Amino acid sequence: MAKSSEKNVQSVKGMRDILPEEHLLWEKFFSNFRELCNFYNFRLISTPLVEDVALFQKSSGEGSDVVDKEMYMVKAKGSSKQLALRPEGTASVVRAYIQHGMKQQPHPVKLAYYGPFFRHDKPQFGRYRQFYQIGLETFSAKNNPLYDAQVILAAYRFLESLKITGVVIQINSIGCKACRPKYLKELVAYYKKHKKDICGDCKDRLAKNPLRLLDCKKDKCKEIKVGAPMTFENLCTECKGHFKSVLEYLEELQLPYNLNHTLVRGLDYYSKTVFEFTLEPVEGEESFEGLSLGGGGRYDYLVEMFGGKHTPAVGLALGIDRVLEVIKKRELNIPTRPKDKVFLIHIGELAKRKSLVLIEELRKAKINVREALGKESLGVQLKIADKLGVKLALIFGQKEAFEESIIIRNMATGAQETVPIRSLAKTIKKHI
RNA sequence: GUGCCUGUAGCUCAGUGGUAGAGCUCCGCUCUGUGGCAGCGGUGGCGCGGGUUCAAUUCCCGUCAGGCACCCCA
Repeated sequence: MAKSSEKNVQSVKGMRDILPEEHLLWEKFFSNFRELCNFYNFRLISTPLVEDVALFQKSSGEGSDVVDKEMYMVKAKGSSKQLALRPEGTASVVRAYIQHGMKQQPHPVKLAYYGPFFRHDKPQFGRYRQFYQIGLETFSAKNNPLYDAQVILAAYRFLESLKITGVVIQINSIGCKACRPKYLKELVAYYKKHKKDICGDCKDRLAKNPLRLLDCKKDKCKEIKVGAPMTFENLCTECKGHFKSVLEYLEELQLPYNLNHTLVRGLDYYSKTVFEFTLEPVEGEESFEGLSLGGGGRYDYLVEMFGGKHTPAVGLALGIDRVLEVIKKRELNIPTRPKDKVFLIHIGELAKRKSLVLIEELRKAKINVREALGKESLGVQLKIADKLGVKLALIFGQKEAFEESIIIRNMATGAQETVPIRSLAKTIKKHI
């Protein structure tokens, strides 16, 4: 379609079309995901794209950009309720867990989801305003570190199934209700001493979200960071034990992790374990540095925050768009449309009229037939058949239509045989 | 949200202050019952809006979209 003849005929910023060729890759992605869910016993759940805005404000917390600045708001007709396009999945899954009384189900309750999410961010590589995630969540009676390891394992295996190599699990613990406030106090106190030396952004972070201070990439802030109190040293005994145990599981599973003391997460509801999936730089490859394929962590307080019974949980999300970008850039076994094997060529009105019925007959025999019924010339149709790379061309002309026969042509050798239409399906199957 | 760069055909890209071309693709013909090759022809475009100018695709401004960095995150 011409771009200029009409105004505004384009997708809006940060949102794109997924074209047929790319859909093959998405299909593969989803089939691997379903297989994974099946194997690790995560059951699929779908929640609405639109939720009460309070859901996200409460869970993700004020001070997070995702909720404060990037949420798409939706006007609800005839109601004062503020709605939002979901910016992430965990809050909705927790809401559904409570709403449908899943606490009555045998635990752990393991749920999986996929679908689009919305954040009004500035688009960049692997960053869209409508983006797609898959997610895994595990609700359990106790905050067993085994489940932390298991969601990480599942996600890692999933990336492995897509042939993505060099995945490293960045992992940290940010403590619990008991130890985090104390740690934050120390952190803030430390940074206050250096306030005049840190960047403007960090001054903001100091007030709003001190954990993120550890994330700053500015050189002068990095220097200061070296002396900052680290999360790990300030964990309470329980958190320390939990974290140690998670790491032991990862080692047992031989998963490559990197103890990253500065890893913190953008959403407020996390406690204890937090992690992200990143890629090791590869020689000769455009770096995916800083690109997180996914992340997650433990959120032991979220269920009770929404009025449910205290239920520890751990979960993660992977960015589908990002994973697929990596696959495309690395040119990893990108699926192509399976080659069609049979092409029907018609000549003349009678044959054309009978063609649709003939194709239906073959469909019943599970034979996929392609055609170009809009064309008339035999030569052109053969050319198309050739371009499609089919194995057999069926030539159906005036004479054949009248005699209820058809010519089967082997496209590679040019050998032809005439068979009665009655036995066509059988003969085709012999050839392919 | 901030800064820098980019925008010519479906795709990859030339080019110019006097309204544009190539390769590939697509469609047709040579070839109306036999494809791969080749030849010929055709469709189709200066992102949008405004300004400067006799004249703007070209210069300027705005806008939209894309890319990169920051920010943030998946």
